[in-house]
Amino acid sequence: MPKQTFFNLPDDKREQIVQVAIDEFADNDYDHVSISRIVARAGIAKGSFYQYFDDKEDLYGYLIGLLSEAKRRYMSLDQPDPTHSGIFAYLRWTVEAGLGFELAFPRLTKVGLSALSYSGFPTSIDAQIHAATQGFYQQLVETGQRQGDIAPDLDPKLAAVIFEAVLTAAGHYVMEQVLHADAHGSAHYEQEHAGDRLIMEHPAVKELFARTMDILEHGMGNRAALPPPNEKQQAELES
Amino acid sequence: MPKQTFFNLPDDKREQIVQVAIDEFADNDYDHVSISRIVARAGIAKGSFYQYFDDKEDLYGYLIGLLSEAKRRYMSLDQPDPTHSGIFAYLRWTVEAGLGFELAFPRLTKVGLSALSYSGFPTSIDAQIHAATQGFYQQLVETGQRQGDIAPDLDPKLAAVIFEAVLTAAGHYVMEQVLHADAHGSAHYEQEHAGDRLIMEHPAVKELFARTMDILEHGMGNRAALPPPNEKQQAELES
DNA sequence: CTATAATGTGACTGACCGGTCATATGACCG
DNA sequence: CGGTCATATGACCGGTCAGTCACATTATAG
Repeated sequence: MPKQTFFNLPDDKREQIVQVAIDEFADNDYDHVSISRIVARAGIAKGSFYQYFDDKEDLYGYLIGLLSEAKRRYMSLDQPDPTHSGIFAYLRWTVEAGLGFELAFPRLTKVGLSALSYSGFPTSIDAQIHAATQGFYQQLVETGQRQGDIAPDLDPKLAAVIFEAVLTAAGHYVMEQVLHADAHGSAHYEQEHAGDRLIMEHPAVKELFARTMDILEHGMGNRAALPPPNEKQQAELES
Repeated sequence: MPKQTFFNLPDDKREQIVQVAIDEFADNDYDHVSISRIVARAGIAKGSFYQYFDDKEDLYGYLIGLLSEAKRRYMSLDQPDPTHSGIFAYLRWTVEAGLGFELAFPRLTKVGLSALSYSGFPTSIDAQIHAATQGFYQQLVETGQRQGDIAPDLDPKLAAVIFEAVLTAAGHYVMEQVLHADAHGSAHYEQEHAGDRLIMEHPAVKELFARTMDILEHGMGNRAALPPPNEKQQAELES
């Protein structure tokens, strides 16, 4: 936790420091983040930094806290019920919301990503996050199996791995496409991007996601509950 | 390229240096690889290192060369023809061979992986490898579409992204499982692991891969060429 | 105005880094 | 023996880093 001194700072100075720190952590992995650079860019003395934070890890933890709180708030809007709308619709919403957050807070998101890349940490924040994500998907798969959305004989762990891989990859793919048509402006901390979920309405993006969900649904879906090929056709094909 | 001096070294000393370097690059990303540590662990003087190599990048390039040559040789064995055996069988072979290599040379493989994680390089080796991998999968998808193995209306780029994501993730998943039942011994450079493709014969691994390929095949396969639900059933379902 | 507490400051410490260089060693040759 | 040449060595250089500390400045209170 930052020291009280930090929170006593005038708002603009405090926010300036946070913004500079976010930029630094977004552009460098943990070990390459330089406190010297941060204080230089923020226009404060090195000693002042250590009046505000215990050390580098303290600052980092604070930023991660900002990130997770912002994401928690963002993701809790309009959250649908997976048992009502079906597992794949819920999944689509989750990915869309995650992408929306990334578009609204790209720098803050990158702070979290560069955290994942390297970790000289207690029991590795990386592993914790990964385990949590896996748990989330696995639970989703099990729910889907109970509801008959997903093939019941599918190993939930494998399914979770595949879900995470595909959705993450598709998300990155979309972000890449979107960012190439972007002005590259450095986003401002806590700036409001209320309308940013709109890119999801772009036809190409919709199509892309629809196709991805389609692949997952046909690949993992409960074929017993879907129209099966009847015996006559099967016989014809085998002849 | 290492200097001639390096190749004039007695074999055991040279191999000792290579082994230490592989371990160092396997355990740290490029910027955290310490020449000081390498020379200490290899029992040579700092100055001697610079008699053998121009600089850190020279050593790294040499290791990458060893890796790619070893992998090229390993992957060129028993390579099946994608046009004969069908795209998905070919894909299964590719993943199996890649996994076999990783099991035979785990430390060397990690050298390549930590290369991917960070790169302060010319035009980023990372990006080059990624582009090459994507190209490989994309070409495979296009071939599959021409052969009727893959749905013709599927965007090959998206399909390539998904292939890479799923197969990489499934590979890591298997490696994780396998390594947990392993003695953790540090492998010796260029040691022969001729029988290592055998783990692919383990029933659980076979099942896992079969299921993964099944998901991809059903998700991306050419449904027009597969037994489609007939109109009667379709109508029944819609009622 | 003075006493006290809070905050700001940047030179400094000690550690590690990649890379250099003057010097030492030892093998081979005449 | 002397001369030459490849190789070995580790102290050293300039740099960056996280973190400290003695001191300066400012705010607050009596």
